[in-house]
Amino acid sequence: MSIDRKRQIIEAATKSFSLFGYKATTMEQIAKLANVGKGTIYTFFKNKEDLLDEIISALILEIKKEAEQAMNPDRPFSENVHRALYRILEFRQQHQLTARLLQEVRNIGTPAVQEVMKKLDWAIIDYIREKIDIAIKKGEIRDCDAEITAFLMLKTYIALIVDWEKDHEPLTKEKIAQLFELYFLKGLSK
Amino acid sequence: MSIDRKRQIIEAATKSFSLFGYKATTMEQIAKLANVGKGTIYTFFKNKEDLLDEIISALILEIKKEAEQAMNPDRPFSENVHRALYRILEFRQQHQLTARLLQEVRNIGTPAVQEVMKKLDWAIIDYIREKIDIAIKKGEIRDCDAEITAFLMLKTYIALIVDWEKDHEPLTKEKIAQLFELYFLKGLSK
DNA sequence: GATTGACTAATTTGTCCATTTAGTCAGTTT
DNA sequence: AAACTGACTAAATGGACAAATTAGTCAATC
Repeated sequence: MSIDRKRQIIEAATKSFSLFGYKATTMEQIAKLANVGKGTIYTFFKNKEDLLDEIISALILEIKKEAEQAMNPDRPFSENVHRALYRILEFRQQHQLTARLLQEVRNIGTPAVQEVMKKLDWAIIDYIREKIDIAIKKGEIRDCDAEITAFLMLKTYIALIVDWEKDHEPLTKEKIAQLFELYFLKGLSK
Repeated sequence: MSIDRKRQIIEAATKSFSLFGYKATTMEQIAKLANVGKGTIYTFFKNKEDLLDEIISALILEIKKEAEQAMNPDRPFSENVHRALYRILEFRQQHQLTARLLQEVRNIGTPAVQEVMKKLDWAIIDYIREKIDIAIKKGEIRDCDAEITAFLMLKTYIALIVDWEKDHEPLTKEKIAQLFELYFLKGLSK
């Protein structure tokens, strides 16, 4: 019974955060939506921030699953890392909750949301880092600092997908894959 | 005489913007510092934003000069582009005015300042783009979209110098040069 | 003709007070 | 007694209004 209530609360909170954002969602609203008393929320979660944190932790697992699905063990590292990163960032922008929270960080800068989105970014970096470590072990790519590489790969993708569009025509998925291949794998040297 | 007054105003404004930021600087303050009447400022500049814009335009020239000095025509492209970008970002962070304005964008997000810092970034990208175009013509590097490459190079440097430090030990200048060489020039492929 | 600073309209800041809200806890339900 | 609740409180937020500040103008002055 109590497990179910926790799920009800998480679902209600996710829905409300997705629709109105973190700041504009009140604990009473969540309680009403979840058909529980406000106090009940606090038996499962330390506070509002903790509730958001648990939701994001679950989302991180979901994102990893998405990325895993996008990859194909028969294809080379370069292709898989592109597919994984592209799928992750696509998910991040299309998923209602993350899209809303990204917007909230841009427009209001709610500290709790900023923190949790940073956690999400580092989870992505850590996930890519694992893939890079495997590729290095398998001899698919040069030896390099896997964490910095993963960090730069994410930054590069965000730059190409999000930042470039602010001043230019968006780049196609193929173009991005091609650019990524050129800079990260082949290098500019002749 | 009037040329001199314009210089006085620019110097006063630069000093005040550097010390207090754009928003916290009043036109009256600038006039007092420059020993002119407030109205005189408006004979040289359309408005406060235009005054900041002229200062940044001059700064862009200064930054290009800095970059030019950091480079050595006898050395290869890879080394020069690193030297140029490193010097530019070092300048951007150490120069009183740019450091203050970058802080103002982060903390307050003053629109006029945001705009002008974006202009600065694109001037840097355009400068690097020219260097890349030359390197391509000379056959020093592969053919590639020079603008996107310059854009990604700046993003990469900012990521390594500014963003990485937020969660990790800062990277040394040598390490950054080495990472840049690895990712942009050599590529990860074996 | 160049320069000025008092002036104005508009924005920003400060100060209330009313409302809202996160989190608690005494009491109710199961 | 264990789980649950919603009235309650202290703190934060928001709105309304006045006071202060400021960007930009322009008639008077140099």
